Amino acid sequence: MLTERQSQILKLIITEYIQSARPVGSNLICKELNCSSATVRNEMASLEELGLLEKTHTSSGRVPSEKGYRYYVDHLMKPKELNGEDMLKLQIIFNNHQLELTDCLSESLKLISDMTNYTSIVLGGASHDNKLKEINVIPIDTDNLIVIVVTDTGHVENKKVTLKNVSLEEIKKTVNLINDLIVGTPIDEVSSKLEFEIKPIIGRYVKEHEMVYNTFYQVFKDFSSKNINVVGKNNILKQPEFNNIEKIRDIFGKLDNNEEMINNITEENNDIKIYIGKENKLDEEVTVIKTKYHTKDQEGTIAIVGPKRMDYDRVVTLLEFIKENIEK
Amino acid sequence: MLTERQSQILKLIITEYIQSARPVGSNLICKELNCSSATVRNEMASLEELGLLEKTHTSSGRVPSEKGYRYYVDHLMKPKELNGEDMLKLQIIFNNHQLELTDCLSESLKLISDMTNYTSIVLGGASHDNKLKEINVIPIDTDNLIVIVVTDTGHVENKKVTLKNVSLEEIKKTVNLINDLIVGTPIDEVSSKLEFEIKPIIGRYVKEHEMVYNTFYQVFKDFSSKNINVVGKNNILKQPEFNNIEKIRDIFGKLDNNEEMINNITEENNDIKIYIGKENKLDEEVTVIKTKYHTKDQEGTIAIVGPKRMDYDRVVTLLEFIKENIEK
DNA sequence: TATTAGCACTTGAAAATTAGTAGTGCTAAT
DNA sequence: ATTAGCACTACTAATTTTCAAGTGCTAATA
Repeated sequence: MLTERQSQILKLIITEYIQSARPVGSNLICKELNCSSATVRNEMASLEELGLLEKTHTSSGRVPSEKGYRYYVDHLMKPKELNGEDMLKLQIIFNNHQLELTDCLSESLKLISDMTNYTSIVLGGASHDNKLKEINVIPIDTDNLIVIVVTDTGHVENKKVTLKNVSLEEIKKTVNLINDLIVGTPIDEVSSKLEFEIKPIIGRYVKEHEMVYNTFYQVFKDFSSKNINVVGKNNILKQPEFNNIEKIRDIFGKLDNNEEMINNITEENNDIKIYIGKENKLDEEVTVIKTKYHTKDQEGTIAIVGPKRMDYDRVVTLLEFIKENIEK
Repeated sequence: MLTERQSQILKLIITEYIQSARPVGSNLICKELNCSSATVRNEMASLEELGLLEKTHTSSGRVPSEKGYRYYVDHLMKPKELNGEDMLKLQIIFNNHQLELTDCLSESLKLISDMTNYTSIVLGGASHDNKLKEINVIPIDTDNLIVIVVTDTGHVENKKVTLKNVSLEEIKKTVNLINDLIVGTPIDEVSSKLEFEIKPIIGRYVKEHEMVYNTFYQVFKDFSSKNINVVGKNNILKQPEFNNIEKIRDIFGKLDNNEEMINNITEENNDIKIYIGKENKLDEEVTVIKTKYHTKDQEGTIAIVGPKRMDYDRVVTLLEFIKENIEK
C-alpha cells in the first residue's frame, strides 16, 4: 500500500505525463507538494522499486509503467465531470431521432474521436433476442433473386442469390414454410431451426432442395454476422507515440483487419473495462477502453483505442455517457 | 521534338527513377547507351532546359518533372503485357460468379493495390438506366416501418422510417400508387416523377400526405446517391514519398473525406486517363489514373492513386484489363 | 528520523564539424 | 559531335561538441 504522499506523487506524475507526453522530473512535482525535489526523488525511487514508475534512461524523469497506469486506474483516478460543451454536442446527436442506432453510435464516437484524438470502434450485431419477422423474395430474372430478411426490430438485410434450375414456385414454397414455421424465432436460433425443421420438409416439396436449403442457410449466416466500424483512425496520428512509419503501418494494419478486430475488441462485460498495454489483445502499445452495450434492438461493443498515455478519466466518462444515452 | 537519343535518355531516366526512387546520374545511363557520361550529361542539360527533368540540388542526378512524366506518358510509354501471374489472380476473382459486381471490383482493386502498393478507389452508383422494379413496406410497430426499394438489376436499398399518425392503410395506398405508376422508371427520374405524378394524387387519399411524400422522397434520394470504397489505403505507406507524418496525415485526410473524393475522383471519360501531380484535384503529390466503367447494372469510376513516380504502364494495363473484364 | 541542500555524474538531444561520395558543368582535346 | 579530365558543389553519414535536464548520494539540518 502506498502512503498518502506516494499516491499524490504517482497521480501527479501520471496526469502530467498524460498531457505532456514527456518524462516528469522531480522539480515539477515538488512545486505542487510542500517539499523539496530531493524528497520527491526519494519517493520516486520507491515508486520505481514498486514497479509503478520507469525511467527512459539513467538520468531521465519518470514515466508511468503499465503497472503504474493500472494502479492509477484502479485506485487514484476519480471520475471526471463531463465538460458541458462536449455533453451538448453529444446530446445533439442523441436527440436526432432520424438517426438509426448504429449511425448514432458512429457519429457520437466520431465526435469523441475528434475531441480526444483517439480512435473509436463500434462493433455491432443483432441482439440475441432479435426475432425473425419475415423473409421475402423478389425475383430479378430466371436465375437470380433477392432474399430480404427483416427482424422485429426493423433490421433488414438483403442478398442477391443465384438459383439455377429452381422454379419460382418451389422457392415461394420454401419461403412460405419459413414464414409459417420459424418467424418469431430469435435470430441466432434460426440456423438450427432451418436445419432441423425446414430441411427435412422441403425435401418433399422441392426438387433441388439441397441447393435451396444451402442458399437460405447462407443468407441467415451472413445476417447474424457482426459488423464493425472503425472511426477516426487518422486522429491517432496526432499522438506523439505514433511518430514513425513502422508503428503507423503496424497499428493501421491491425485496425483494418476486421476479423482480427472483432476477435480482439468484442467485450462481454457490461461495465467500462480498461485494458492497458499488454492487457489487451490488439497491440501492446495501446490502451483499449471499452464496454458492451445493449438496447432492445441490438448489442455490441463500443471501444476507444489510444496510447497507454491516455486520458483515462475523460474517456471513461465519455463512454459512460454514451452507453447510458443509447441504452434508453 | 526530341531527338531519338534524347527520348531514349528521358525514358531510361524515368523508368529507372520509377523503380529506384533515387535521382538518376549520367553514369548509369551511359552504360545503356553507347556513349560517354559526358555526352549524356549534355543531353540531360538540354532535357532540363526543356523542363522535362529536374535536379534536387546543383550536383544531383536528374529526376523527372511533371512535364517529363507527361511526355513519357504521352509519347514514350508503350503498353506492357500483363504479367501471367497477375492476370491469373485477377481472373479467379472475375470467374467467381457468386460475387456481386461491386464486390468483384473491390476485390480486384484490392489485389492490384497489394501488388503495386498504391491505393485504389471504387466509385459506384446505380446506372442511369437502372429501373425501379418495386417498392415494399414492412411495418415494424405503430410508428416505424421499413421501406425496401428494388431495381431491375437486383440492387436493393432499405431504410427505416418513422411516420407518426399515419395509418398503415394510407401508406399501403401510397406504395400501391408508386408501384402502379412509376415502376419501370429509370432510377434517377424517380424523384421528379414522385413529385409530379404521385404528390398531386396522394393529397386526395392520404391525410398526412406531406409527411408521407417527404419520407418517400428521402428514401429515393438516399438510394441514388453514390457510394465509394477506398481500398488498400495502407499500402501507400510503403512508398518512400510518404515517409513523414505530415504527408501521411494529409493524404489520409483526403482519402477519408468521401464527399471530396467523389468530387475529385469521378471520371466521365471512358478511356484510361492519367492525371499527374497538379493535373489532379486530389493532391499535388500524387498521380491519379482512372477510368469510367459501365455495365448494364451500374456505372462509376475506378481509380488508382500513387506517387507521381508511378509504374504508369503497369497500372494502365491493369486498369484496362479490369475494365474490359467487368464490362462484359 | 525525515527532510533537504548541494554536488558529481549520466544521458540524450541538438548543433557543429568532418569526411566521403555521387554527381555536376566546363574546357580542351580528339 | 564526342569525350576525357578536372574543379567544384552539396548532400549524407559519422563524429564530436555543447548543453540542459535530471538523477543518486552524502552530509547537514530540523
